[in-house]
Amino acid sequence: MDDQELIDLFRKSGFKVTAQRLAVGKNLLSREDHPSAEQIYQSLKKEYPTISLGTIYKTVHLLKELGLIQELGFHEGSIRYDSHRDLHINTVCTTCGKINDHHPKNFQSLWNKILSQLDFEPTGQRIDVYYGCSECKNKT
Amino acid sequence: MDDQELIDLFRKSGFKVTAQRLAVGKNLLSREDHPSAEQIYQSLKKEYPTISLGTIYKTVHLLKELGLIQELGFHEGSIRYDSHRDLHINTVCTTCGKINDHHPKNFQSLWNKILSQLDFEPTGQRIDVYYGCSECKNKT
DNA sequence: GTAACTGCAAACGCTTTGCACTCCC
DNA sequence: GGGAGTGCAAAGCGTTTGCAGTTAC
Repeated sequence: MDDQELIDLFRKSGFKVTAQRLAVGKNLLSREDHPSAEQIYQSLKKEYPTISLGTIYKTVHLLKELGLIQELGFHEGSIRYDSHRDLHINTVCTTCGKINDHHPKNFQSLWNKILSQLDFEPTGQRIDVYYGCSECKNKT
Repeated sequence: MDDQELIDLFRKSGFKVTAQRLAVGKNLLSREDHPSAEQIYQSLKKEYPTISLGTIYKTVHLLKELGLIQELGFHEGSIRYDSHRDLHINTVCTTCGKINDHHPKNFQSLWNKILSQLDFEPTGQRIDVYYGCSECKNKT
C-alpha cells in the first residue's frame, strides 16, 4: 500500500488526513517487526517531535477499525501491532520477545483443511509459535 | 490430573501445599472455559472467603512455572488462563469473549507438516480462531 | 467557520510488589 | 521453630479518557 492509497482510504472512510496519521500508518505498514505503541512513538518522535503517545494509540485503533492491522496481546501486558493481514505464523522468541512473520509452504491449504472441520465461519485467526531465537540461545 | 497428583507435583517441586493453591489448581484444571484471574477469584471466594486476588495471581504464576497452564493475553488488556496444554485451537467469540478448546481431526499431523518447515525447534504454540458465536449472532 | 484531531495530563484497570501475620512441614 | 505463603493495600505500568487549543477541509 503506497501513501496515496492510505490517504484515499482515510478520506473514503470519512477521516481527516493528518501528518500524524500518515506517519503512524506508513511506519506500521513498512516495518517487519511487530512494534508496541511505545516503539512506534520512539521511532516517530525524531521526525515529529510533538507527537504524543495518546495520538499513537488513537491512530492505531483507527487503523485497526479500517482493517489494516491486527492487535496481538501478550501476557506480559503489552500489545503489539501486526500490519500483515494475510495468513501467517508469528514466530515469538520467549526470551527477548522478538516476533517475526513466517509463511510455510502450502500453509494456506493445510490451514483450510483444519478450518473445514469447524462448524462456523471464522472471521480471522492468530497463530503463534514460541521458541528461543539463536541470539538468545548463544547468550547462555 | 487428580488431587493427589497435584499435591505430589507441588511437593516434588519444593513448594508447600496450601488450601489456596489446591483450590486454584483444581479450579483451573477442571473448568472448560478460559477464565481470567478475576473469574477464578469470584468462583472461589464462596468456599474460601479470605482468599485474595493477589494470591490468585501468585498461584497462577506458580502453575505456569510448573507447566500446568498457559497464559493467553488479549488486546482488551485481559489475561485468560488455559489449562489444556495439549495441541488445540482456541475458538474465540469476538463479541462476548467466550473461548473454547477445539480438537479437529488429524490436527496433530497437519500441524506437524506445518512445523516441519520451520528452522528451529518450537517450545509451544497458541492458535486462536475468531468468530461470532451463535448466541451473539442471534442478538442482532 | 466548524467539526474533527492533537497533545497533555489525569484517570483507569489489571497486575505486581512489600510487608506483617499466619501456617505448613 | 523457621521459612515459605497469605492477605491486604499501595505502587506500577500500559492504555484510555477529557478537554482546551489547533488544524483539515
